[in-house]
Amino acid sequence: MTVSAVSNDAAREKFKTYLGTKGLRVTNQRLAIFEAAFAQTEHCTAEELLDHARAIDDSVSRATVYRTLPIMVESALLREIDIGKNLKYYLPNVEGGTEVSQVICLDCDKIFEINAPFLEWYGNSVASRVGLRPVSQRLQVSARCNALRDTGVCKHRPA
Amino acid sequence: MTVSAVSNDAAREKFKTYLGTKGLRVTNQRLAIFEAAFAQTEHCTAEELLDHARAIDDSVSRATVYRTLPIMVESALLREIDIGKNLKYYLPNVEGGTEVSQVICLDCDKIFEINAPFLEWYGNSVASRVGLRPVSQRLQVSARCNALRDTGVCKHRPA
DNA sequence: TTAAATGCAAATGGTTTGCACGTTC
DNA sequence: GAACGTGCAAACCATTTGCATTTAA
Repeated sequence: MTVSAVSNDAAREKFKTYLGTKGLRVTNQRLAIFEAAFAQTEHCTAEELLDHARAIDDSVSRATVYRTLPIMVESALLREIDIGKNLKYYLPNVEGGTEVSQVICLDCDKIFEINAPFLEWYGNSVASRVGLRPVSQRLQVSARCNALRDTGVCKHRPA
Repeated sequence: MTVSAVSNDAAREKFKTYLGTKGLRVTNQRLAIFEAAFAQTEHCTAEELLDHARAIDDSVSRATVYRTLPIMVESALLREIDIGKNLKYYLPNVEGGTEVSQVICLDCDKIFEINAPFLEWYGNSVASRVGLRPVSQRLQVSARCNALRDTGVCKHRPA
């Protein structure tokens, strides 16, 4: 608890600094969205962040969420994850965000983050072969739950 | 030319057989969509396939394209590629479709297909660690064009 | 014959945008 | 008080769907 609070403080300062640097303003709405995002432990959607941000400051609108999330992604505070559904997921970007892969459970929609330190190397190696320089890479495995198949129950799936 | 014609013939038979197996009908529209898809050399969208299919049979509708593409994907005739834009790309599935990665040029939107034989192994290794069994995997590198940066021109990008 | 397929147009749903009003420096 | 930010509602846009009609088997 204390640790994450400290870490959030640092991130909040980073956010404010980033806004200042870009000539953007520190508003209550942006701070509420920040708090909502950094209170999450799971990947969450813009809509979920809207709900949580409104619990903090009920003046936050959907539009402002959608306008603020890209800023937080650009500042490397959040990572944006697209798993090929018609929506995007967000999560606090703790470290080495480009060297992570996702395992996506098709049964319960849970997203597991997995270290994949070779990703950066792979991107460089493969992009240079076609005359490009890598900007980002993603590695995602879609999978099904063994427990659900065998026992009919998955601890990640709501009953 | 002859080779690809032969190969398309085989694919077309496979398509018809698949339809028959599933109790689905072989219609002119579905065949036109098949021809359109297998005439492509690049990744293309549903809308582009609609245009090309209409050039073959002008009775093909958008709805039928969107209904037919999933069938062709399920029958492993086409691969569906989602690069995190709000649309999907399709291309004929020649072989080993699950062991391929994409390098996506952010400057010209060209998609390069790259062999990545370790992908299947990686999926198994990582999914089993969280109690899942892999269904599919994707590895994508987004990159920028060196030629465009250095010379202002990219052979893939229309002038 | 009859279940399946089609075209059309309307609906969907996450995201974006135009605009008038607020807020900030 | 000029510029930036905001909420609202409408717009967007790839895709999906309901329904009346057509068609393959």
